[in-house]
Formats: sequence, structure tokens, C-alpha cells
Amino acid sequence: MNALHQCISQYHPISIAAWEALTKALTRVEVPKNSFLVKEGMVCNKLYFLERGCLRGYYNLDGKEVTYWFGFENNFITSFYSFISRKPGIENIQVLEDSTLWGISSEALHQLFDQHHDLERLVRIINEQYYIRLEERLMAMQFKTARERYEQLLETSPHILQRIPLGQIASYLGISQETLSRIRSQV
Amino acid sequence: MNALHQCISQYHPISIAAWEALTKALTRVEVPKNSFLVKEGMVCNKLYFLERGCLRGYYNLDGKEVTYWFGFENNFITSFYSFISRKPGIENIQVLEDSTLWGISSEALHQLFDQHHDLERLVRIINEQYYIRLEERLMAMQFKTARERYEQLLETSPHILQRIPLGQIASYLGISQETLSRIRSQV
DNA sequence: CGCCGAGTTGAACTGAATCAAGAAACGTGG
DNA sequence: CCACGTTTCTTGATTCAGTTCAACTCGGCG
Repeated sequence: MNALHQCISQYHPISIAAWEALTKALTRVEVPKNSFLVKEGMVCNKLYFLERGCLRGYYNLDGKEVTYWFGFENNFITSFYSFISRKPGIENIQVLEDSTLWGISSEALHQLFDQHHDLERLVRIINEQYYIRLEERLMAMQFKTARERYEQLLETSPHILQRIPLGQIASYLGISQETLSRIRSQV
Repeated sequence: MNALHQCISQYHPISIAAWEALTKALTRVEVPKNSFLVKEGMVCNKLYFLERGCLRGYYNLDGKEVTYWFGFENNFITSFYSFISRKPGIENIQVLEDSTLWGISSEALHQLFDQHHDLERLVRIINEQYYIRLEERLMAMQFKTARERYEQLLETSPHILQRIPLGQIASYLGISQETLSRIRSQV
């Protein structure tokens, strides 16, 4: 819980009243390794904060698992499309390590928005920061080679390489596992 | 101006007071074809609504122009990274057709946020919708072939093909102009 | 007319995928 | 603590989508 407060403060400090209301609306969720937080076809109406552990978002395409993000400590997690549009998504969220999360439902969050302007501002700001990250990833995907993308990952998030199997990283980078293995052996 | 009001209403209706405050803060901008709204290295501290015309965002990479979005009527336009972080960006925004925009400065917008909670909500919601679009593009880039990406563009935004030169579309799709030309001749 | 930018077409090349086989690492039960 | 199957990773050979370089076509316009 403390981790969440600290994380929030980095984006936008909120009033004590807002923080108290938020904590009341949160529920603690413990999930074991290899379970699923979200499965394709369901509506994900919760937003999570990941306090401990690690997760992975992927979907199935032509029988293959296509990873498109990893979540670690202090990340906000949800099946974004589904959470926002309130429709079933195609995304699976798998638990890669025993994890502790704090969850809030879409309804509760919107109620809090009505009562606490600063909470809505916080979320707006977080959204914007996540948008920028996504933009960077798109750029890398569109205009960089497999090797460059791997090297960029090495620089910006070396922790990923220690905690995630190679095949999943390859998929995240948009390349085959064999290619990533070869790239890695050359560096 | 009417177009903006209609566009906003699709995302989230706002109060009359908020709308009036917003219109007071907006300035009309007319820009001729081939001019630039934003140049790399500068801080873009304005958010625009494009009423008429069309624009293109690109940046220079190894001497090549890399297009990563097009803006048409009723789109919101800015150099997002720069606008949010208030730092110089590497993005150029070029005017492809004579255009009419409505602009608001970052400061004015934030002042409005303080006074009108519903305006901040509106922006939060718009941000979320733009995030979803970006997510879709990333997916396409990561896991679809050049042909599939082109066909997807044909379906979702055929108007782009009529208004934008081939080379820029190719760059937007992350492929070479020659490849796009060949793909097109086969369909 | 001749130039110029935009688009097309061809040939050679290349980065990365795929297919296939084997080597390590890992967890589980005996 | 070892034997087993399973998963993860590596390595090689082949194939293919897409790039690059280069030449050529076409339409517009001074």
C-alpha cells in the first residue's frame, strides 16, 4: 500500500481525503504463479496496481502466443481496451511469479472521480505517461531492426531479461526466439 | 467551432460554462500547405483541433523522413511527447493541405482543468481513446505483414490513400515505397 | 519542350522466419 | 540423490518477405 502511495506521488500528489477514499475502494489480490488475472473473451473491469511479482499480457494469434507487455513491481495493470470500452477483450494476463496486487473496479474508480477531482487528474497524468511509453515502443517497432530493439531493451529494462523466458521476450520484441538467441550470442 | 463541439460531445458532453471558457481560450490558426506547425527541437506547448485540412507528423532518422501519423478533420493534434513533458521534441508537424486549426496553450488548458472538472474528464477520455488506437497500431506493426497492414489501412482509413502521397503512406506503414507500390498493384 | 516529382518495375541482396535437431536446465516423484 | 520427462535455449540449413539500388514511365508545369 505504501508502495502505491509512493508511486502515485511521483506522478501527481493527491489530497489526504482522496487517498483515504482510494484505499477504502482497493482490494488486495494475491495470485499464484501460472494463474490468470484476465482471460480472453471476458470483460476486465478492474484496474490493478502491482505491488510484488510479475505479469504478462498476451493474446493468441494463429495459435501463437503474442506477448505485448510485461508488468513488474509498481506498474499499473489492466486489459486496457476492455477496461476502457467495457467490452470483452482478446487479452490474457498471466501471472509469471506469485504476485500481490491492489485492484479497483471501474465503477468504484468513476465514483471516486466524481468525488475527487485530483484523483481524476492523477489518472489523466498516468495515462499520458503510459501513452508516451507506448509511442516510443511503436517507433522502435516501426523503424528499428531486431538487434537494435534488443539493445534498447538491454539498456532500458535489463531486469526483464533476468526474469522472463527468452521466448516471451522474443515475442515482445516482435522477433522469433531463434533470432533472439542468435542476437544474444553475438553480444 | 461547431465541429469541435460536436466532436467533443462524442467523447464526453461538457457543461455550458466549460464550453464557454474553452472557446474563450482557443485561438484560430490558419496555416498554408507545406508550412510547419511544429519543428523538431522546439517545445510544442499547444494542443490543436483540426477543423479543416490535413497534417502529418514525422521525424528524421538517419536522413530519412519517418512518418508516424496523419491528422485529418476533427482530429486532435499536438506533438504529444513535447506537449506533455514540456521538453523539446524530435517531431515535425507539416501541413499537407491548407488547414484551419483551433489551438490552446498548455497553461490555459491546465487553468481550465482547475476550474472545470468536466473538461479534465473530457481530456482524460480522449486520451484513453487515442491510447487504444495506438495500441492497435502497435499490434499491427509487431505481428502483421506489410500486406496485412496495408489492407487494414484500406479498410479503416481509405481516405488516407486519396490524400497522401504513396511514399509517406509507406513510411507510415513501416515499409518501403517500392514494396507498397508492388502490394498495391496486386490488389 | 524539357524538367521534376511521384510512382512503377526489375534484379540482386539481406535480415529474419521457419523447420529441424540437439543440448541444457528444471522440477517432480521414486 | 538420481532418473525422468518437460520446458527452455541453442545451432544449422533453407526459405522468404521486404529492402536497396537502379532504370524507367507518366503527368503536370514553368
